[in-house]
Amino acid sequence: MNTDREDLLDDPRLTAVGLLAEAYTGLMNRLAAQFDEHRLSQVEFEVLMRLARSPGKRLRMTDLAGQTTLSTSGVTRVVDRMERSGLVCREACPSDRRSSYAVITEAGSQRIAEVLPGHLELLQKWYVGMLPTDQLTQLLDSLRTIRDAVNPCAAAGSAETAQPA
Amino acid sequence: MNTDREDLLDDPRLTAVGLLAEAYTGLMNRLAAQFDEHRLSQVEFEVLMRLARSPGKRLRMTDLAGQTTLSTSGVTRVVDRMERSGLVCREACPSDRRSSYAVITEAGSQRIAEVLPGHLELLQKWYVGMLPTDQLTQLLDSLRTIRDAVNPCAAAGSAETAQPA
DNA sequence: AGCAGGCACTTGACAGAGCAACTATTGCCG
DNA sequence: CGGCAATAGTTGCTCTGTCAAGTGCCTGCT
Repeated sequence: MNTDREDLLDDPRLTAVGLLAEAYTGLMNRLAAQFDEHRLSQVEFEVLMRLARSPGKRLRMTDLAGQTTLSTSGVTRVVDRMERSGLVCREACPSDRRSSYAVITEAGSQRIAEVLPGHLELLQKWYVGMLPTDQLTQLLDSLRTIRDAVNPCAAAGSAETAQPA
Repeated sequence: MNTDREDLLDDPRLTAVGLLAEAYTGLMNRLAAQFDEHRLSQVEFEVLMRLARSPGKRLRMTDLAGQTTLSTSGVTRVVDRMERSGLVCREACPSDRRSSYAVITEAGSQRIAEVLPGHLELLQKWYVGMLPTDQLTQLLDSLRTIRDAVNPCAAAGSAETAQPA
């Protein structure tokens, strides 16, 4: 009598989203171990990366929030912590006294330089290296399609724009 | 003089992982709105799904932890909350008095039945429906490859095994 | 049998993140 | 110019989840 319900539970779309979730979270778990070694959290790593790639090695708090998965108050707190550990510092925005910049410090840049080589190796080993080149290209294409639909903001501004060289 | 560092920051592998992250988190954000409407969190939804799909509509706490992103203490707390709201209940394991089962209740099953149709629509709209069939197949293939490498446990036992019907 | 070690689960203390409320600026509109 | 809505950031409260320690139960070894 429950066949309707049962059928829904076996929908292939659920398998599809499960696969995406497991691949993503599984990969993140692999990466986490290395972050731990370097006393960085995933969020901190992302903050450092975003800052390092931005002009002037700085970003307004709000923009940083927009580029990460954090709310603005989340950014306030991460930057608090990272400022305490010397990886970033705040700087006043000369043109708008409400705003402030988060700026990556020399220590922050060094920390990234320490972590990145191992990080890239892990990505190679558990992600991009798992697939032949053309299949990887295809995968990234598909992901980009989904990303653009689901998160249109990310398409503008970020490294993505620099991509079609 | 910093060219070494700069080069690392532009590595295409970083773009690749960024794409995966943005696609995944973006999709999850789209789904979150619907969960809210039904007073369910993402984790609660996953717990209900796992239980609903398991034989006897039940799972030992530890197994539930293994199938989700939660630690065992995390599972204890989610099940606490869900038991309070009547979606699941605990049952003693007859063969091992250390273990207990989380069992989905009728209310829990109903809740899932309410949420699933809309959930599947959203998946259609923002994920599987974005890609032509063969490209989707290819995507799932690639994701499965990565998932199997990165999270070998998930390959056994779960819905994945039931897949090749 | 009896105990040593391991396992399943729970609990206490704590960290990270979000929302909503608050402060300080800014800039628009009369 | 004066006031008011909107914006940038921070802070208080709360929720969720982890880790480490604790409890009770099981199992293998002697």
